[in-house]
Amino acid sequence: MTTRERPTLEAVARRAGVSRATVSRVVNGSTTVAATIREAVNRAVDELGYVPNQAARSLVTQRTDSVALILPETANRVFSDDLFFPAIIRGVGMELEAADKQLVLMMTGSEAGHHRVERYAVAGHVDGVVFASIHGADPLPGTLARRGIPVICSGRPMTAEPPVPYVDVDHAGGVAAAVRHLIATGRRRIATIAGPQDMVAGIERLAGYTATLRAAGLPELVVTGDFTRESGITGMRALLARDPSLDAVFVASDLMAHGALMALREAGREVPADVAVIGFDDFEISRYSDPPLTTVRQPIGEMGRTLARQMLLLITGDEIPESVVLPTELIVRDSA
Amino acid sequence: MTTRERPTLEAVARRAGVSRATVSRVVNGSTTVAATIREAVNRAVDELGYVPNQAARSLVTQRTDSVALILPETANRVFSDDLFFPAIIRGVGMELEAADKQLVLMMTGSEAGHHRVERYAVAGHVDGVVFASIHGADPLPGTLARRGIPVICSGRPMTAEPPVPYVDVDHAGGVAAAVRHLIATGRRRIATIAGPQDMVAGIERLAGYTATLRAAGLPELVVTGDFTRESGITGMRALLARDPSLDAVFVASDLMAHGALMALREAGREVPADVAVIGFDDFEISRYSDPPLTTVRQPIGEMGRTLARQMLLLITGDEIPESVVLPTELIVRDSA
DNA sequence: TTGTAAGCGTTATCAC
DNA sequence: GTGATAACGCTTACAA
Repeated sequence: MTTRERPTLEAVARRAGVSRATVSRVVNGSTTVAATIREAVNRAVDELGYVPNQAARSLVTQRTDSVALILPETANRVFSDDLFFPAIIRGVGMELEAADKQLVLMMTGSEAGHHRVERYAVAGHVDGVVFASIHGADPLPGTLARRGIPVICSGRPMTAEPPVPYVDVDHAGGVAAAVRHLIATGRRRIATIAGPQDMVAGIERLAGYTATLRAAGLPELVVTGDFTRESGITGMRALLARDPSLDAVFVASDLMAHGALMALREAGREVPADVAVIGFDDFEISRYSDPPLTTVRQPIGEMGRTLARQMLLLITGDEIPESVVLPTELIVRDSA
Repeated sequence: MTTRERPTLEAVARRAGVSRATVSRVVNGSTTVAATIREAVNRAVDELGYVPNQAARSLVTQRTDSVALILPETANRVFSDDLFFPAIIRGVGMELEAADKQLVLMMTGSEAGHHRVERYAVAGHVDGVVFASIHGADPLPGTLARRGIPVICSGRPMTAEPPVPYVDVDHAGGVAAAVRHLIATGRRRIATIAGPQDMVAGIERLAGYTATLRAAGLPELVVTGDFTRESGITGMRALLARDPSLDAVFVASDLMAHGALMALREAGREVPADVAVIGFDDFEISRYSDPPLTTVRQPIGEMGRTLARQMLLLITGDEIPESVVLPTELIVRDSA
């Protein structure tokens, strides 16, 4: 159980009959090494099972080849029943893996968590920090950026000082497409269950709803949820109480949309005959709801991959645009 | 964007007018430092914004204070629509966080992925490795353990050489409770949709089904799925074709159970009147299926926390039992 | 092309 | 109690 003695560069060098520097060159793929020597070194490496000590390497190179992904643990969305964060993790992870970088996952939320992340990043444990979601006006991204640490956010940060690059999806465009679809299919009393108003995703989806409805001269009807199924249920009940004659509802997340579907059934309304429902996310599960959910697809995996790609550019010192916005798409199924 | 010059121990020492050794003592909470000096050092630390360099520290302490969690990326369960891995991640993450350790997430699957994990661990980048799931007779846990690296597995490994400690749930017990519940409520033609037979979870749940049914002298009817909803749909269709008179089905995962529910509705069978259905997992979503799903709850979050706890013990050199088995519990809702 | 040697920023072992 | 000083294992000028 005790850590077995591990061979060092020195040991490999002795065995191969060369200097440490030469071994280092071979291990790091330098081309300026004679073929015969390279072979001898590689043989010694294999025989000894040598693997470079990462700490020693980092100490001199100032790089760790790993990237932190920060999840706001407080968010209801995290791991409850929501596949947003898992999909982000997967996307970021795959792209980093392709670049041979490691993913360090950190959850924050508490004040203490914030400090841990800051210390961790400043201690040089990672080459950069990716924020999977920003709550309110979180100062952490800015703090780290000011410290000279590469930072990128998923979703436009609500703080501007200093500006931190971000990747986001076209919330407003997707919502507009959804609401226009409802209008085009004859709906006139279109309500919405909005997302939390301390997150850009919640804010922008509501803004898209409001703008499109105003442009069409139709009345607005808004309740707010927190992206959970439970809040979709209560939100839908509230809407029905406020306006029993509503004939459509745009729901700012698929999970809330499923809640809305349940509340509508409970109230004896047919979907889509009496009330049309459109969600936002396009999770796998929405293909299987009853009825299958019409929804705005956002490319979450692609978002994760893009986040990672931008981070890699940042690390290598390349310039990147302050924002990348990915398209959304209306997926029409049976609920609207 | 360039990394700002970071203060070192040396700088703090100069500012506080003491030696590096003393600063190190203060930073590491040694008690053998005079109060006045400690204060002076702490002031200097704050003023300079000093944070210890992790690489330098690891180099000498041989510890990294981080732990790797390995996900088998090939598994259909990972991030598809399944909340098993997210729940494990969350459990492990929270417990490690409480111990001030970091979680490094790695996905494997490909041959290359295996090598990456091995190199990474051997390079001393982490203090230990937690496997979130084992596929078939994966040699990696044993390989790492032989290298002297602390290893623990979620689910009993199918290889025994060398024995690697694990945490698992009582699959057989949970399944037995489920099947006995079906028998007690008058079901006699009880089928099963089993999980993949290259994973211990799949194997043991099937074994539990078989054993209980044999003990009761009832016939067996088995098809195999891969834990996905889609395989639950096709599995249920196959069962119905094989024995149209079946009156119950135990399904080895909630996701497959939802698929089964859909296939049953499609076939015009009422649940539970015509066919009783019991799942395994107790995901949040199963409370909301139609009808709400009777299922065997396995404490996934607790499993993640236990994995982390055992790993922490391993790292500190404590003895741990070769296995910890957590209880499962039958949750009766409306589907059976 | 290869070797020598100087760090990288800590911690830990000694004396004092 | 505090301070020198020697590791820790590697990369990288600079020499040869």
